[in-house]
Order: sequence, then structure tokens, then C-alpha cells
Amino acid sequence: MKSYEMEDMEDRCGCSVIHEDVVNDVREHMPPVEDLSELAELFKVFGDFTRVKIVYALFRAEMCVCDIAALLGMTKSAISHQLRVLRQAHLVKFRKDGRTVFYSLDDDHVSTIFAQGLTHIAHSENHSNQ
Amino acid sequence: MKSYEMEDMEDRCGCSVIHEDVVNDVREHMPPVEDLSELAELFKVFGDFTRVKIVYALFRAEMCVCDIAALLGMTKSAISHQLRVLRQAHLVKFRKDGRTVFYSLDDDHVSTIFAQGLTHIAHSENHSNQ
DNA sequence: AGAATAGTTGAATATATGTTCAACTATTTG
DNA sequence: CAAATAGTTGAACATATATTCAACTATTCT
Repeated sequence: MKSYEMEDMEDRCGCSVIHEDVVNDVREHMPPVEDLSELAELFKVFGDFTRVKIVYALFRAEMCVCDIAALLGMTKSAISHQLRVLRQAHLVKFRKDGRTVFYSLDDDHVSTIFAQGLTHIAHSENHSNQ
Repeated sequence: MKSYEMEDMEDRCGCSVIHEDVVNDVREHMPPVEDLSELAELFKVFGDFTRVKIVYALFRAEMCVCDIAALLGMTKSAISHQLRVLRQAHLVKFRKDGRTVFYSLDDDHVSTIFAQGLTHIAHSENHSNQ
């Protein structure tokens, strides 16, 4: 007994025996695709070594582009490009003072996300890779 | 008055006027690079639409590879490759039953991280991009 | 006004990464 | 044992992305 949805499910997965009830239940409870897509985009922004370092620096203090570039030993251009990514994700804000641009964090949730991330790392450092 | 550290800072950034006190203070309080690197790697794992969908599915139920492939309308191979990534990040675990492999979440912090991520998205959906 | 400097930006390049494809293993079933 | 199927894996390919480089804007200072 196969429903049409069942046929659709098999379109690409190449499976014949699946747990239809489970799949349907999960499908009904999945958040909207736009939300999941935005979530992936947000984590993609955090998923870069340079940007993580920038965010951690801004946890501690407001900094200008030169400060960050000096701290990380990178060019102003590279930092500026990354700050644009963080800006577009609404994660940092800035204020101008003369020709200097000071950047700071623009989100309360970031610290929680990072803290949980570090907790995960701390807890899984004992485990071996499979 | 420039210290040697100051000279080092200027190596690549191309700046002459930086806030040395701020940079030094931030530098002293940065977490170890290994931690920040691992954190970026963790977020990189979350920074993919397919993997986010897989994680959300496993929030709801334990699922086999075919279930997930059917749910997402993707091939078993693509799902298996992504499950390997999630496995290596200690985010999912699995049990075998015959030729079926059931996957489930292997981390308590994931739900918190995702919840904070969604909160950030909800809060910044009013803002316009700059 | 002119020089110097903070910062931005677009193009180019090199690297990273997600999916596909085909081949493979392992387990079940007839 | 043979066929079928769940799942894995490596190579190939296409796309995404981080940094560099050069050119540019804007602001300060003499």
C-alpha cells in the first residue's frame, strides 16, 4: 500500500523500504524552509576562522578596522571584506569618528551561541573521530 | 613610542595609527587559537542547508538514511556524505539494525545553539541590509 | 590645496566544499 | 547460493568563498 506521497519520496532517494509514518511525522513538524535556510546562512557566517576571531575580539572591545587587522596580522582589505559579511548578517554595527570606523557586536544571542559551541567542543574532545 | 610588538602588528595591516592598548588588552583575553578554530569548524558543519535540515529532522525522530533521503528528496549518497560530516563533528550517533542504520542526535547543546540562531533571525528580520 | 591615511570595493585567483556517479560492502531473503 | 537492497566511499565536477591586489573615497592635517 503506497500513497502518492510515497511515490514522490522515492523520486530521488533510491529506496523502496522506508518508515513512511516517521517520515510523514517529521515532515509535518519541520520548520519553514526559509527559516532553516536563514539558519544555515547564519551559521555559515560563523563558520570561518577569521570571522570567529573578529567576533571574539569584539566581545572584549569596540575596535577599528586597523585594530582588528593588527590583532590578527591580516590586511585591512581582508578584514573589511569579512566585516561586510558580519554587517550583512546583522552581527556587528559601526560608528564613524573622523576617518576611523569603530565596529562592535550587534546581537545579544551571539554570546550564547558561541558559549554553547565551546561547551560542545569541550564535551566532545574526549571522543575519538569515527 | 612604539614597542616591538607594535612593529609586529604593523607587519601586514598597513596601518600606522592603531589603539595599541585596546589591541593588547583584547589579545591577552582571546581564547586559545585551537578553541577558536574548532568553534569555526563546528559552525561550518551547521552552515549548510542540507545538514541543518538533517539535524532538524533528527530533533524529531531517529531516522535511517533512506528516511532522510526520502524526506529531503535527495540521494542516499548525498545524505550519507553529510551524515559522515555530522558524525565526525560528534553531532549524530548511529545504531545498526540489520542492513539499516538509524541515526540520532548526539549532543545536548545543539538544540540550544539552533534555538539561539532562530532567535537571532527572528529579531533581525525587521532590519534592512546595509 | 595637497599629502597622508582609514576604510571600502571589484576583479582575480586559489582553495574549499556539496552533489553526482559508479563501484563497493554487508545484510537479508528467496 | 544468488538476487536485492541499505549504506558507504572515492573521484570528478561544479560552485562557493577567502584573500590579495589595485584602485578608489573620505577625512584629517599641514
